[in-house]
Amino acid sequence: MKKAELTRQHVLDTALALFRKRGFEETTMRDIARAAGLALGAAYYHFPSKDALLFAFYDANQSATEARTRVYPTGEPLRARLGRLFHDRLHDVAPNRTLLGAIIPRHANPADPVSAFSAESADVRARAIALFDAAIAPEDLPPPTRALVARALWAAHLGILIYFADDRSPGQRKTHRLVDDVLDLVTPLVALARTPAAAPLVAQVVRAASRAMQPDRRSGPRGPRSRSRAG
Amino acid sequence: MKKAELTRQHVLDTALALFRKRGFEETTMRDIARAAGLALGAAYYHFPSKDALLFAFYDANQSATEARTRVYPTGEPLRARLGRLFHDRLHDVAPNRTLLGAIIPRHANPADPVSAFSAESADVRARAIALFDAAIAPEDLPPPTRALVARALWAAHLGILIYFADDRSPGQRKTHRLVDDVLDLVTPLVALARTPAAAPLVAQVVRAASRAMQPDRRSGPRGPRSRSRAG
DNA sequence: CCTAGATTGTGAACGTGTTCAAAAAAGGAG
DNA sequence: CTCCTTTTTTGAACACGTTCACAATCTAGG
Repeated sequence: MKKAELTRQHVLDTALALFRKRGFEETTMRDIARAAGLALGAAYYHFPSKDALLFAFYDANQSATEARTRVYPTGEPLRARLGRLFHDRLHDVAPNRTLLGAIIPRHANPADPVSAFSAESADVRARAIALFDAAIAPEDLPPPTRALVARALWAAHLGILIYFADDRSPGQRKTHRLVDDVLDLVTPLVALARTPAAAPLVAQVVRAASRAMQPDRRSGPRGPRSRSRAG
Repeated sequence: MKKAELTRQHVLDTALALFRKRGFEETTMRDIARAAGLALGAAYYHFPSKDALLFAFYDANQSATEARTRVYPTGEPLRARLGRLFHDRLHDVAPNRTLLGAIIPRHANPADPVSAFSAESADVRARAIALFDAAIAPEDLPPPTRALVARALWAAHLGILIYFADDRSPGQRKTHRLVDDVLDLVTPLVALARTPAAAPLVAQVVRAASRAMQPDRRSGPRGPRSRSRAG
């Protein structure tokens, strides 16, 4: 089992290097195998598909962002916490920014295994959401609201990444600016949302959102539960 | 020139029928050619790529939505106008809902010719935005705000379509419910945004948005303008 | 009708991601 | 070491989207 692990890592490193240099679509599985000093089939022995290489990168990159210790100093304001999180995330992604063009589009297709909404990426997604959840934890929101806000932040972060992928301004400063603009706009709303006057509106939002995120209802809710395949 | 037009339409019809029945990825260009009674190369004579077939559909579908007369009765409230527009759009798309899974993901990649952000689809996009612009026209917003709101609605509509594509609830009622929920939440904000108290906030939003949508600034803004390729 | 030129159609061939039967290498038990 | 099993590697082969040199068909002009 030692040999495989080593080769696997070597293939992945080779692939990512080529992806970064030439782009995802432009890099051939045959290129990767050749560059790694292997036959085509060997590459497929370690990675079931070209997408799997992309997914492995996605996963590793997520781990990198997680590696930053996400312990927020007590008293650090929400705006600062979110700012740090978003900007750091951009910096982590930056070296592989061109790869985003290959990954992002697939996020929109729930049937795609690479998608941000697919079952296959459920754990990576959960970990990503957890990062945002940690950032808002000190706010002590009621659990449903908190879960909702964390998801919303994660979704916003996906949008930011789409923008980032195509941002050709030097240093992608436009994206960083956008992050600051959005946070400056949204963060004050959190304080506002906690006033009693806003309570009904907040409730309305939470209700609508949880409705939308609920899985499809079965036609017959009564009767004994039977495990059936979700075709 | 008559023959070609006829064959072209025949190929397109055949292709769309197959796409609807079997899905986009699952349908082969060879399938299409065979079903249309042509050789493979002939299909490529009329459509430069498989994507071109998708794009032709995209365009035709947009025209279908436009065909509904978008003359809003005077006095019809904003909420009703938008509701009609969104729900009607969903109904127009519904017969080809499965095709969305093929189109939507590519919308996120600006480098993709099919993308909603690409130069190639600029006119279709402009026409789509115009639909939303017409719906908010009676509100008499200041032009920059109006343009922004129209674009925002269009973007929201893209998001709704993503949700729609994966909505397996009967009749996709979940998506229709989501549309209503979102409109119920957002429409009142428009009225709110027009109060003098909200003016600074609105200005802030408009400023941030136009910054984000501005094309990349050249490094040297001075000196004579020279047309240079945007590599 | 004929024929030159344009238009439209043909199908083999290319490069791609992926699969697979079989070969090679590695391990373990005797 | 030898034999057997498991792991790893190989490269030919498949179906796909796409290209292209060529063939068939159509259209004018004589």
